[in-house]
Amino acid sequence: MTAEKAKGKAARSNSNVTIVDIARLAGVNPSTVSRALSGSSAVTLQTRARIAQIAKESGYIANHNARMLRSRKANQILVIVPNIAAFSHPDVILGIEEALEEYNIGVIVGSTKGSEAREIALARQLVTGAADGLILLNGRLPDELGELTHYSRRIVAISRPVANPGIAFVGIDNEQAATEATRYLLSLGRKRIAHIGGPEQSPIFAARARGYRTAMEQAGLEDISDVQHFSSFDIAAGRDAMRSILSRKQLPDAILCASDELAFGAIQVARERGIKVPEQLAFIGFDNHPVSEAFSPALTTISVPRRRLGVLGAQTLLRQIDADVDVAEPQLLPYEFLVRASCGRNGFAS
Amino acid sequence: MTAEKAKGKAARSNSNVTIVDIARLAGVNPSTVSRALSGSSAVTLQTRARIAQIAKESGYIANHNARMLRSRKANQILVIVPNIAAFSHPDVILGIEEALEEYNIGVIVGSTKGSEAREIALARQLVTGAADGLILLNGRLPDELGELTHYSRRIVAISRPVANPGIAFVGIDNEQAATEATRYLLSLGRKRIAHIGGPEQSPIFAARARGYRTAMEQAGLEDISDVQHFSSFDIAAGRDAMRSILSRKQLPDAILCASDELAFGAIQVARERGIKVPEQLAFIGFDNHPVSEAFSPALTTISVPRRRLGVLGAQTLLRQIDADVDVAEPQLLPYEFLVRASCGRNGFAS
DNA sequence: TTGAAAGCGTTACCAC
DNA sequence: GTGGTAACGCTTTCAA
Repeated sequence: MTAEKAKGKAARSNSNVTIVDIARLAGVNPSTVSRALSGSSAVTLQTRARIAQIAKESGYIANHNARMLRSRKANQILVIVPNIAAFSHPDVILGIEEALEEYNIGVIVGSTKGSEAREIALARQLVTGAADGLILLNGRLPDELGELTHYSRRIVAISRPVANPGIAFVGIDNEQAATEATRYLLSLGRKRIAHIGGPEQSPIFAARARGYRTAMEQAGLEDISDVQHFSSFDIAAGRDAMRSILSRKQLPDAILCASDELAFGAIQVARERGIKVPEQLAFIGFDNHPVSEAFSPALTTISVPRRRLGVLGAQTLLRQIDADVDVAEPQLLPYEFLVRASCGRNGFAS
Repeated sequence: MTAEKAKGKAARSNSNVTIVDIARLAGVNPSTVSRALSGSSAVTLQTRARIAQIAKESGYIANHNARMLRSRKANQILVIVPNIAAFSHPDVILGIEEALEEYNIGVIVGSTKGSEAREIALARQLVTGAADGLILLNGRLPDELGELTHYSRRIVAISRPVANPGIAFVGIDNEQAATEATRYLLSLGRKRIAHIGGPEQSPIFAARARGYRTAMEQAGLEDISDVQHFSSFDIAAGRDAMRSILSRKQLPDAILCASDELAFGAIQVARERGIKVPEQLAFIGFDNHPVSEAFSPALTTISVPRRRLGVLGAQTLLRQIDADVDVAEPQLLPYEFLVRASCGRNGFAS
């Protein structure tokens, strides 16, 4: 009987020594062990030390699942990204991890890859209690959660806002940034400025396009402007966009790209066709891709404080959960405009 | 009393409707509901349908934690990456997710960022039962797990092997790839070939350096070869390496870089100094970075089947867990050598 | 085919 | 301060 039980115990997969074992070893009640291990001041310092000692020696590791079940919190938050392979998200995630580390809250990452099924599966993690909160980098609240309004405080959107009201948001002012970049091109004397945009359903790319248009209109140049929207914003889309632009009668003398990757692809094609960058055609990108400085020509771009967005987003989430309040106002962090070689020098037009 | 209880229930955070509620609604026992929901054929098709219906209507969602606690499996595997911001890991993760999706196994990702504490915290997820298995992309078995040999079947290393014996491995033959790349440069008539290596403690970079040396020695060119090892393998390290190379009396006529990023940095500096790439100096990178094709000049490189590595790694892990066997032999997938402009054309020396 | 009951390992509540 | 006990929501025997 005893042998069988021992065998059964050994055969079980995970951490074998439980709080009950510790209790037996220490000659106290399991609840005391629980309290001691969680550092409750209701337990003598002495007993606490003794129990900690025993726990350590016996290699005790708390069972996450049991703890989660009983205490109704997972100590984990879930980050939903559209595509983990996009270079920009990992930096944000790093920031999130950084902010949550000190609270001993783990971060789990799930990418939707555009699949709605996957989105729902991930969203359930919040509902089932596998995660205490949700950080959305995909600009979309999973339908599953749209109705469960009492979850709104457990959700924060970073970079891309979601349409639903009441969801906290942390990002940058994309419209303003695009306006500033366009104005910079204008200040260099460029007049025929095109815009290669990203997917226009995306609020982020819509804002960048808006910013561009604003600057052009204010300069009285709305006629020459040219906005393109692609279903993607990667290098291949940049190549396509450039080919399309090159097929027209009159070329632009500058292009504001909605992402650095779009710019990479566009510049590649332009150079292949013998166009001099930046002399004939200036470029500005968006996002400060790691390669943008090493690229030839080094790419002028807007640097988004991704890491800091992650930190602030995580902090906002914690604040909402702990204090059970809404952070209604969108929080916008400053971006940085990085001037590099791809725009040429001042005085182009003179 | 009843009111208080109801209030308590409402106040509880997560999914409110439980298996017991469904049971009550359906007029059956909770165990029947459990069986029905898991599709057990021991339940009448009729009852099963009815229960499914009720569950759906009431918005029932199974509590992950309770299920995990009882059934002793998490239906989740953990992927440990050194740095989620490195471009290469996400592709592998995508492959892993892809392979596990059909089994309804979730993927959680944790990055160690070189911190041992973080590594241990992540490793515990396996021990506490929060994860059923571990996929290591960091080339290192957390110390925590080194002694727990009975966990070895729940661990698979991808890309970078771990030193510990008995851990399954999936990767490519880096040594062979480096040899092939070097031979290609030799075939173009290049003779003074340098190597910019990554951190030499890393088996992956050590293998690439070895492959380079082998090719050089076999060509009788060991004297002119030049291996450098940096603590990193990013763009900044590439710049540093190139500056160091440029400070010497005699320049190489080709450089094999241990990563595309190293190549990006090195090429940038070389071009800034007026060196013609590839005419004077040819380059080969490693990993087929997304930007490598758009880079100027387009970078010759070795393409690693990252996604497929992820798929195979995940499948291997499942096989080990389900069949409880070891997959002892390292599994090597074929890489692809992509010739682009950065090496120039055949006949350089003639 | 279904019901009853016993746990999984932990924490929370109520006594003492 | 500590012990006892119930409960978290589910799965899984064992009976019926």
